[in-house]
Amino acid sequence: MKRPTIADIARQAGVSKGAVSYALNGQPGVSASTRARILAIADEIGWRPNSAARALNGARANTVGLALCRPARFLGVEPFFMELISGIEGELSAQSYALMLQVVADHDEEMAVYRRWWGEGRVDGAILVDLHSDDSRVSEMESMGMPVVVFGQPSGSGSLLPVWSDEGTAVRETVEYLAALGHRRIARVAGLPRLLHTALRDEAFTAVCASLGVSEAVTVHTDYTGEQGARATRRLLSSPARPTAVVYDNDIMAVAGLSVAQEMRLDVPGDLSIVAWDDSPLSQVVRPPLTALTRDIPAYGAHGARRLLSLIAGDHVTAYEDQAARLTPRGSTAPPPA
Amino acid sequence: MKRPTIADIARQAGVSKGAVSYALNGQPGVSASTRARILAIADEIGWRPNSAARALNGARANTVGLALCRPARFLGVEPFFMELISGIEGELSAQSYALMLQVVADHDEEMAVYRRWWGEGRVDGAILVDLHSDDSRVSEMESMGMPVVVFGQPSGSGSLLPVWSDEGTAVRETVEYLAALGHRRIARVAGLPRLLHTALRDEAFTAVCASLGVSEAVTVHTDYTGEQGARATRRLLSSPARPTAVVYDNDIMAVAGLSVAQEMRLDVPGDLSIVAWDDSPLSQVVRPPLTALTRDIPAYGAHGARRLLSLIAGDHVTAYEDQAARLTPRGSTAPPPA
DNA sequence: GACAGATGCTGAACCGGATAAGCAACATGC
DNA sequence: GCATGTTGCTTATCCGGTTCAGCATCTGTC
Repeated sequence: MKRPTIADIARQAGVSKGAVSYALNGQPGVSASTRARILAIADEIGWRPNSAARALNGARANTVGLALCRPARFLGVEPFFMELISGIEGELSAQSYALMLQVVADHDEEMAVYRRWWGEGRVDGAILVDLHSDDSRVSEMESMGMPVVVFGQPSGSGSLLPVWSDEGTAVRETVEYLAALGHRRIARVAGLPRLLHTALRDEAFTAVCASLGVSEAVTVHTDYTGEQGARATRRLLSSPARPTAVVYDNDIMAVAGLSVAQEMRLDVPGDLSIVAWDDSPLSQVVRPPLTALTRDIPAYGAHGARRLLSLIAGDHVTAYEDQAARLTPRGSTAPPPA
Repeated sequence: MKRPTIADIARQAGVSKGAVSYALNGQPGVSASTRARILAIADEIGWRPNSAARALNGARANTVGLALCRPARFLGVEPFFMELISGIEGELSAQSYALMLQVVADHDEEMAVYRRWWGEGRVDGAILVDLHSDDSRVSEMESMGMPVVVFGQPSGSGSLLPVWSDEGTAVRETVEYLAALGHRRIARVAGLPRLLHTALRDEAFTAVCASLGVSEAVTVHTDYTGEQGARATRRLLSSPARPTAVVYDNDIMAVAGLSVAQEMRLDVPGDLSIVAWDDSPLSQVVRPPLTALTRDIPAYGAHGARRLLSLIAGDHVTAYEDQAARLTPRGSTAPPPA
């Protein structure tokens, strides 16, 4: 009851293992009739190539690795990651690549996992996400010599291949829209400050607000949870000159902020405008539906995966800049109260 | 610049490949001093076992497979899956197992993926989720002879190892609570009717309502999206004898339902009580916070993973029934209007 | 001092494929 | 008719580990 091997096929077909190998791989060296006979036998006995034996001959592992450094409780909350993974996956499986996934606790563990996978020949490449400012992982990955695609800004990705979208453009579009509505006191409930994209958004936000005459532009940092989003909102709305618009770095915080506003008897959008960053279905099921920064995350993931596969194939690959997030106005934004 | 192999270590240590293998695997057959010398050299040159070479000798692949049959847009919405995967992952990586993930379009593709993984020796076992009533995958998996854990009711898992929790208990606790509050018209906005656990909940709901004198117990089926949850709620609340309480099969629909109620100027919980099934952070950030059926999903996943690893190890493994979901009352439930 | 048994190592086979080299049988060119 | 090339196959080796049989060498026993 063992798995059939090419030796079994060879015996049945009355030829050598070598001939079987040629036949099964579409290589020249066997006649058409022999090839057909071998293929028929292989099909009949349900032969599959043993991936370990293939890999031993220097072939690819046909697998890419993704070590996610996120605690379980944050993972489930953010649709972003599932959408990204699902996009990556779609592209990978189209090219018969599998995804090896591991959830890790910190960057050290993440690097240990990649080092092991690469050292053991389990993966042909890897995907890096959530770049920090001054991220030590980049140089470590560079020294490993493994093909890597980074979902993050080129400024932080060193010699690794970046796949990113421009945060500045999205920030600008949002602030310009709010300023045009008349808002002059805008707050931002941002994510973790050590994340590179947070820093970039922070910077862009401050700059754009200054250039547009938005007199008060506050940024509050959180850990992306609804809880901290609610607390930040409560504090912002309790200040003497409270903001008339708040931009949130993800949608769960935006929903939490919306609830806080309602709890404080503020009308959204009459008294307060709200913008959510990632546009998941969540933004659309609350009342009012949230104005959000929309992106095609699965497509973003697919682009990154395609780049990685080219990199693994040894092609010359260029960095990829995805479309910036675009503002989708819904019911949560309006001119500020008179 | 090749990877170091045990042959390299053997050469440097002046011993044979066999001795090196014994030393590195903690097997008897080498002296303590030789073992130490070999380990030191291995460490120094950064040797890692080539997983393909190991696998070729009949060793395990140290990987389990999970093919998820869900469209991308549903995947991101439900925190359930990310939490489950994260729990599975935690247990797997604790035992140095990796998770091979693939998102597929339908059951046929799912089976093809498992067949390939198993045939190629890439995985040692698999995880089946989202059982349908009369699910053809079960018998297919049985015939493959691969170790499989099913997250789903024993009634549907055939000879595969089930890991499940009792839906009936959770339904009963919920309905009893609502009935005790005085509700006599209760609706359920359920998930896909072809899913086994939906059918079980449906059945339990009808039975419990009948036994408790809940005169009107309606069940509406949806596809789990907020959109359909909202539509179902709108229809329910527009009926002449509208329900005074609605139980939703997931939290995104519950949030959508809450918004619809507010949109229709109904007070929650004054006019309408709402219960959400899966308790993600989302339930707690909306106003009022949602009464929800709470479970430790990551722990559930971890239990399943542990069972699968035992199964792979050839141990005698018994089915596992997890704790039923427990009702966590919050602000969205109250007695019905007088 | 002869023999049994444990210890520590070597050499070789093996896992399941890929692949280079070798070799008949036959076709082609001049 | 002989060199030359092509086709279709076999044989042997390799990948990087594991594992088993074999063989000195040392230790202990009576």
